[in-house]
Amino acid sequence: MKTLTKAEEQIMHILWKLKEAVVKQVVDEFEEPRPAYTTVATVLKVLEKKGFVQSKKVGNVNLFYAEVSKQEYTRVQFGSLLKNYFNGSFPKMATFFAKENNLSLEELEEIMKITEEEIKKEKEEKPWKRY
Amino acid sequence: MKTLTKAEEQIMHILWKLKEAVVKQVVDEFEEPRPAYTTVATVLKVLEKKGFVQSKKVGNVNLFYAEVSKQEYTRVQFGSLLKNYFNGSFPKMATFFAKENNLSLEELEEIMKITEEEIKKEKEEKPWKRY
DNA sequence: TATTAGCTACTACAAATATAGTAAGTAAAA
DNA sequence: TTTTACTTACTATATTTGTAGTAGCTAATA
Repeated sequence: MKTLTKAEEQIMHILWKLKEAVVKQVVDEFEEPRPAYTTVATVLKVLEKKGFVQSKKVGNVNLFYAEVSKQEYTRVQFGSLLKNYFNGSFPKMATFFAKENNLSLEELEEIMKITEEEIKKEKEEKPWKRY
Repeated sequence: MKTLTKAEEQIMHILWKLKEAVVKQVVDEFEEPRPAYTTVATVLKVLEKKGFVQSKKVGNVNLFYAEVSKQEYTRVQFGSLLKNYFNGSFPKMATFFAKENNLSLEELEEIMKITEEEIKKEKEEKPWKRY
């Protein structure tokens, strides 16, 4: 999968959030100063060519929606960060996080408890899946 | 801090690994097909202008070394991934990792034990620091 | 010492990215 | 029904990125 440029990524985040949107809606999600309508339209076109979004004509407008899910793209990003900066080791990443935030072992365990909760929660929602 | 482009990042990884290097050494770290010597030299110049590397003249050659540490840059990258893809929540990230790798809770705990080991190891090396 | 190998500085240029304008169509509002 | 508001398709342009050539210097070597 190709990777997103800055401008493209911003727009993908908006699309992921809105699920589907016409150009104007995307523009409106930007903070001032907003990019020009046509700028957004152009980037969406590019994203479509790259296969990151799809569009369908609804009346006379194009409705855009993400073709590559946030999940999928997260996987790529996460994977390359893990590989390039932590030797592919999650423990190294967790350690880094702990150091960054100046966490004690106890605090880290606390964080892990929260993680377990998250997983259990997911489990209740999708009990068929193995986490 | 500005962010690195692909080509720049590759070279930074090499510099971080070598600690310091002349252009040729950097070129030699590449797999075939290697980029041209001058390509690497140019990118190093750009990196210098951007403040990511420094160089000192040794004899008639320029010796380059990273000005921004891998640590520092990792912080930026990690931070933005966490923020943009996991709502700034490390537990969410850990959960994602667990799901990605189809880990059970027990396996995740195993990972966390390894993490604790990592931290203890660091602690022995730098006992004055609080993790 | 004439040649060769390696280095730096400077320049060049194609491709990708970021940004937006214009023309022309549709549809709603005044 | 004229005007206004949107929309799309196409085109344009500045900037950044990726890649490398050339000229000229220095040092090793034949």
